[in-house]
Amino acid sequence: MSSTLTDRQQQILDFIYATLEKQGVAPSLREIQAHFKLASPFGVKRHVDALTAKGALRRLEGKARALLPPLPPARRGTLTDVPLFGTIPAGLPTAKDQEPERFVSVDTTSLGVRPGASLYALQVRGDSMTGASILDGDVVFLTLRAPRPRDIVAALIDGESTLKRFLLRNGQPYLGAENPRYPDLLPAQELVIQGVMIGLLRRVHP
Amino acid sequence: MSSTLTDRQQQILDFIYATLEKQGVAPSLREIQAHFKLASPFGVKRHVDALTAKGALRRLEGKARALLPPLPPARRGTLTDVPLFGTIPAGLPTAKDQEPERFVSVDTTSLGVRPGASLYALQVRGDSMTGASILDGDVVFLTLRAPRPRDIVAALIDGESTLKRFLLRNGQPYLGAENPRYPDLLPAQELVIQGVMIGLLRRVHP
DNA sequence: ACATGACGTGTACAAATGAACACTAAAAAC
DNA sequence: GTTTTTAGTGTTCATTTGTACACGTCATGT
Repeated sequence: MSSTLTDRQQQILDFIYATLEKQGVAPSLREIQAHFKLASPFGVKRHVDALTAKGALRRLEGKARALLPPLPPARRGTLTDVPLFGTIPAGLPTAKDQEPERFVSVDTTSLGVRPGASLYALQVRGDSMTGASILDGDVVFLTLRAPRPRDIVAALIDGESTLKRFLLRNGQPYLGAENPRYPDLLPAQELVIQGVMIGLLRRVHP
Repeated sequence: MSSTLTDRQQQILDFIYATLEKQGVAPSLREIQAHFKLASPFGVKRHVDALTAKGALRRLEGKARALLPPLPPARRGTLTDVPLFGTIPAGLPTAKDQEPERFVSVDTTSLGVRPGASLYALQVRGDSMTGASILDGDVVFLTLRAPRPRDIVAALIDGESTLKRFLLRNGQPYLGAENPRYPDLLPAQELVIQGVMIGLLRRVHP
């Protein structure tokens, strides 16, 4: 099945992936031909045929630029660019006047959310949630839905969004920190819940 | 710039993304035409033109199937499928699998590694690393390189891989747990370091 | 020497695909 | 009511793109 690729086949495979990466679309056979300064498209076709025969490439026959990685795309996730906000001064984070610092790309299925879900990310500052194993510098993913008890939520407090745990006591919702050095028991009715945490991404020192 | 899309334009945009998702290649104008049971490809072209004019779609003109999301691909990351090997006992050793259970898709740039790096993932079981804010159920990403002091590493102990912190004392490497209830001070020379932790992905209850 | 396979050339053809024009119809905006 | 926008039809043309065949070169192994 997947025998070894020849040098030329590897070069062509690399070029296909490089083009896919760079411009988002696979190259046509003639574009490959031009890149390798060949005089005929037929040689390219034979290489591409060899690559598909060896399982190094997948192809939708007859269709233009239909060169794909051999993994069926159903197994891959959906890469979405999640806007990362440092702090959210006011309003809902989806408002257009908020400029995200940058974007974090994550796979939605790995996070367990459907691709269409409204997602955003916050970078954690401080140590108020170390009790929940959320460290300074971690990136937390949040979505907009109603909080359930014991959810970790981002709430707007004094113009800054802070991570708290959403709790119920005698039917009254309140927010609690996960660090004993921080005050507890904030009445949740007066606060704007900006999102519910659904995931976390930590990047250890590179 | 990005004015509102009409219903029809939204339908066509959805179909383009659905096709991209499903078969990995964008549809041709005539495939869109066939899906919406139109009689002419020209109507489709005008919709696509409108979408690009409104910034909802990007296009490489003249090229076949060159419909892309409006974000330039340079800003997007590289989605790689990281093999997830069963569970890693962070604490008491349990059973270990050879075959990867499944794959986790992550963006390598978000993790701060180059796309070619050899990556694998393990799911944490147990609570021996709660001191490092690594919880039961977390997915840790590891790469193959020499460990530096204070790196968190996966080590092979009694045929099981376990998460420990790599430390130096008097020039002697040893491994320590991050939970006082677990034993410390394992001589690292006799152990095989299987990988160095470079990231963590946590998925909170959906 | 001979066969075999990887690699390339030149030309030709056909299918896939994008682009264009003139015209019509319905809904929305004015 | 009139104009504008949106949506669609039928047809035609040019370009892009995939596929095919016949032939040549070179290295490699038997």
